[in-house]
Amino acid sequence: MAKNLTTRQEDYSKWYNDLVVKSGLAENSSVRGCMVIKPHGYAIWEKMQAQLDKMFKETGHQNAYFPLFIPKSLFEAEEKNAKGFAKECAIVTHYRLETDPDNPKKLRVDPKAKLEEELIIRPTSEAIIWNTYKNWIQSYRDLPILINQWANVVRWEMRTRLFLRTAEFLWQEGHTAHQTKDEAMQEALMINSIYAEFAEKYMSMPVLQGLKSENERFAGAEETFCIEALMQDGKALQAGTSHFLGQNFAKAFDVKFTDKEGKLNYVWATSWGVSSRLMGALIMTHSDDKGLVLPPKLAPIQVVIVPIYNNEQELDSISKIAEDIKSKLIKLGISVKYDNRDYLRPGAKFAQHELQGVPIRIAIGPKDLQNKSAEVSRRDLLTKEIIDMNSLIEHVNKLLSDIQENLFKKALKFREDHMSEVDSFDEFQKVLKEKGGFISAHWDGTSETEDKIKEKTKATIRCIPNDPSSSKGKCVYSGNPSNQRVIFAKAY
RNA sequence: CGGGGUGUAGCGUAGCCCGGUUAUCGCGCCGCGUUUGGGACGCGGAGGUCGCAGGUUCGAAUCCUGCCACCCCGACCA
Repeated sequence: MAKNLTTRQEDYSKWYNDLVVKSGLAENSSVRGCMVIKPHGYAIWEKMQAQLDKMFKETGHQNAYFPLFIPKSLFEAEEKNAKGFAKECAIVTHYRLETDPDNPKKLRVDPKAKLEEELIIRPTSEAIIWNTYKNWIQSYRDLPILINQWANVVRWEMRTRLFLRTAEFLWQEGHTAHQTKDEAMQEALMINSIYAEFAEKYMSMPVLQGLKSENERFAGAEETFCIEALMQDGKALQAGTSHFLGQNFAKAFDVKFTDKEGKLNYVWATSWGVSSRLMGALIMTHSDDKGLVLPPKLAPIQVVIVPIYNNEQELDSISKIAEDIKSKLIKLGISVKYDNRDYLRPGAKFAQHELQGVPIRIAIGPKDLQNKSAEVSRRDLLTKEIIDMNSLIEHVNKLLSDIQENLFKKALKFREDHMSEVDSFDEFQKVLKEKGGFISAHWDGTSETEDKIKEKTKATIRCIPNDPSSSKGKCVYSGNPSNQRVIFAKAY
């Protein structure tokens, strides 16, 4: 529905929701605020996971797993972090049910089974992990610790939205410990660039990289680096964050190490994460009126072959060719489905594969049998061409990378068309209202100004780009001196 | 928690104002047959606590009261 994206927000919400459900990615669960990720959606998530996991491991990280429950006393140890998450926690208070004396068919919470100390279901794992690292770290020889975990977390949001904000979601969270401030800072920056590379090369989604303002910073962090993407409705989406935690958690959990000189120091830390929200980002970056558009690198099925036939003999001949194409493509590492379901006509299959975002469709019919050809259609442009059977494999292989690249270019152009530099608050409000997207403007660096702008326009600072070339100027709101332009937008 | 809206088959809906045969239609589903180059057609079939509980009435999807659920907009949201 790309053409209708500037219409009312609720229409876009509905379009998004319908698309997620109809394309078979996910649906709302009967459990409050929770989502069921269906096989098609999960298959995409698995591809994302596999690639990210590979990138983490290539940079020296290892996977581990920590508990779902965090005792309240640990949770509250790092004060800012605890305060930041306090309003959205699910809490376990009891450990047993019993038959309800008033209604034998029902169960009730056994009041005798109250926990002495409540358990918080992790909204993020810094607390439990730093409480563990404390026992793992004594010497500089124990550092760095570079660990990632794939997990679910729970954040009790008031309003939820498939993939973008659900009460429970899937993510990876990295938690690292370092000897020096510089090393930790480098880690946080490196991870942020891994996120950016993943977004751009695999999701074909351009992102802005930068720092968060104090208002938007992770609770408990000294600095938060982020990648920010722009959705087709002109709203920004935070796609990943990487935090330099300073020594905050080390101090809160008393994690010290002895350095080479025999001196005791607090450890420096980072944490970083991306979540199943990336699925939402993927959907809202590329999809159109006909359904999902998936970049080939993340599409569970990259090529679908559809036979068109008038009788059994024709089907047999086509199937032979299709199976041959399929095995040749699979040898190249391409995932292929031969869709020979006999209860759907070709048109219905075409529509279905378009809805599900399969990047390339090959149709083979009687004409192709005769001409030794196939009809190849690409999902991103919805164009078709007849390809000679001899060059088909090569063509398809190349087309996949073309599509991957084209999706990125298209999304990048959209972002560039929706990046506005403004120098007055009137202009700021006008652009935000009429065009949306990212707004590059001078800001005086204060929380007060950011709050005021948010109050008046609902736009927030999405990131402070690392752009040494940016000139000094005057704050678009207060008129006070500003060192550089920052990026504002309305955000999800 | 405020403002608005909606609850009728798996999905989307008509009927409700003005009470009255067996609750409408489309999609989807099942069976048989014919079909197959962009969402097929014919015939047959299955599927309903009309959100729940009371009340009014000879009679309630329809009127009244209470409750519940969901959606959207806010508040909230690293």
